[in-house]
Amino acid sequence: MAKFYITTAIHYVNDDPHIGHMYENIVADVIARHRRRMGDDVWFLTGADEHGQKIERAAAKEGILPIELADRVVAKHHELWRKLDISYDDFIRTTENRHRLGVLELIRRIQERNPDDIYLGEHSGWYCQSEETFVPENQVRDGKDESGHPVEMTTERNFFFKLSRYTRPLLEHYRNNPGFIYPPTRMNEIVSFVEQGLRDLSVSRTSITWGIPFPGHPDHVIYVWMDALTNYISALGFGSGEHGRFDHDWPADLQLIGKDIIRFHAVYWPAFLMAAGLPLPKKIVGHGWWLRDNQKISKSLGNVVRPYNIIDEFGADALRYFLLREMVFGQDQNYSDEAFLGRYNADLANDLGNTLSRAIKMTDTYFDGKTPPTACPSNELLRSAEQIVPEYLKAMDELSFQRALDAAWRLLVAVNGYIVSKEPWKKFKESGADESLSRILWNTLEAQRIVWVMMAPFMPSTAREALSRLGSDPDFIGIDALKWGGLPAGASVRATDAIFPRIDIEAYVGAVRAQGESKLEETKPEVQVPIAPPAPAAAAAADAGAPVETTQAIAPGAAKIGIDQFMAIDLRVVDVRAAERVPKSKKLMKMTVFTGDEERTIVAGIAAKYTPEELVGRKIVIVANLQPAKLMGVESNGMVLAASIDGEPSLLSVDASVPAGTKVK
RNA sequence: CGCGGGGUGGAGCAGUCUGGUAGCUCGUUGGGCUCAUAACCCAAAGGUCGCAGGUUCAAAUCCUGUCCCCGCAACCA
Repeated sequence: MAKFYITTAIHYVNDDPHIGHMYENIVADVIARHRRRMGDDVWFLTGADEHGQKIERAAAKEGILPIELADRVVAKHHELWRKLDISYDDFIRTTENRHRLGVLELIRRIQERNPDDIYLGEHSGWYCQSEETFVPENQVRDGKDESGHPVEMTTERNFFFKLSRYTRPLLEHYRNNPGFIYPPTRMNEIVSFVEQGLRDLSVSRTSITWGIPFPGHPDHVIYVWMDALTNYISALGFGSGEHGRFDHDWPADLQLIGKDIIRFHAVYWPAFLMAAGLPLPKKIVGHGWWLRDNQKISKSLGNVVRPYNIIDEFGADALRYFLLREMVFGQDQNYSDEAFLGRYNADLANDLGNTLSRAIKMTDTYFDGKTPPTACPSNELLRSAEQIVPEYLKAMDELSFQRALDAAWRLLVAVNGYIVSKEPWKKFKESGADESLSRILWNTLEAQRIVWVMMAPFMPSTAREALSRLGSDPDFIGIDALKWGGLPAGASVRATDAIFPRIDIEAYVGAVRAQGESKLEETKPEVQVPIAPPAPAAAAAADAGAPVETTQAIAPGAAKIGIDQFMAIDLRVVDVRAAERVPKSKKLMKMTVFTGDEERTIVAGIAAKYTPEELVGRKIVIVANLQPAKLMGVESNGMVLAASIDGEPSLLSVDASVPAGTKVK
């Protein structure tokens, strides 16, 4: 029995899990379940990343301890994974003692084996706060790193890891192990990144306290990535005394992560392991991101059906199926409720569910609720199955879930075609439940049994239910179960309600939309859903909010302000004297306005709607006493007032006769 | 020259690595069937695979150039 150790990224706990987290754990679960039933000795690890500045801040904002925040979010993770039927064997939290011991042991081994690899140094450089990492000079442009995060020149005295020393060994490893990083495009990315040469990595921080203290230097906290990555071995008991699991399971066979954190897993992590003299994981797999439905689609649906609702209303298996069927593994994919509902009806209700119903109903009627007595050793469905199952298995091995499911569906389509061509209902009328009819029905049941065995990793609980309805043992889902002939004769089938009832999409959407009106706030779409760790910018953006979003009705219970508070806002009519777009920006317009006694510059996010020509000469209303702010390097002194419809601004204006500088109230 | 993804019948996508008469799902139209969840089966219409060059006996696929779209990031003060 081959061991198979699979891990997901540990999810950052500064927010509730989203569809991206769900996808990652579902993929890992499908792989784990598949390997298990193929006979592997699987160990499946997931967990939570609880250290770091972002969590420290998020907790501080709520006025609670970081661990309290983590506890709360981790509880939600557990609940979600249970709901989604994620069959993890262990859940690691970076705040656990076993993890701390693992991290310390990793460092100890590096220090023991390569004493020069960790050294105390002073480092000045461009530090990117959102990535919590220093950025090489050649990647900094206009105060931003390659992915556009702001960087600042920072000097820190801290510990360094001699990553530079591992440039060659890493490149060599990539060369010798072409399957190390998957998919191949990611491998190319990483190779070209490492080929530029690696810089030493700062692995401690003095600016943070929420983390694991550096051994011998309690004023330093271990760098979050060195901390976090170690979870994959600390969870196996590495460093905490019980090495049995570690010796058995390490190196990992598959480490599943989002494409955004490939670098940490394919460069830093192997380098740490090399330095400590530990074996490297066999495969790092980076999956794509789920993106939110674009506005067009979400509007047509009222924008309210959320994955959480989906799970509650249609079950985890439907979502599991959808996520794996819809995404080409490795690529980004757009999530939309419309697509979900469409696929649910077309694939699950019409094909999978309905085919099951018709076959079982006939069996129930013609053969008295028992699987037919006569099996059939040679027929067209058998030939289909024997061709399709190997394709399915190959696709599963290649992580091409879309193709694997497609293969299973081809067998299902063959079953429907077979039923129509054999017309069992006609045969029954003509000659009753004879041997010929027995063979026909047995074939349709047997082919479906195989389909459901193929579905087992994807839809574990529904597959059990379906198999038992078919008269098969629900636990019979291993490699042998994929062979033709496994259906027992004379076993009881269960003709009962639809396994995937068809959704009346229009009615559903209507209902959801009606209900949605009252809780728009809760169902506000996320803009984008990267796998952990989420960019802190998202949180910041949420704070800022959109100040003039007024398309919702004003809440009746909204807090009232006093007249003095209102009067504190200095609203003025101004002339727009000049306007130009801020270069390279999408929405920003830089305007020079005349307030009656001076000209000042105002930057506003209205360039998507207005051209400079339309603006010059207009009279508009501004908040004149707003604190200046810099937007893309341009200082703005004030804010223009505009009504906003779905983010599209419509400027407030006054009659041309009103002189500039007139106060508005 | 910020990073990344993509342009394939009405819609959404696969196929591109490993060139060889263009495929899937949904939708549309016509027919069939009645066991089944208004489902299932068959057939048809519909694409010069963004554009232009090049390589080749042969290009959606390889090479070069070019246009466009989207996501991320920086900007809705």
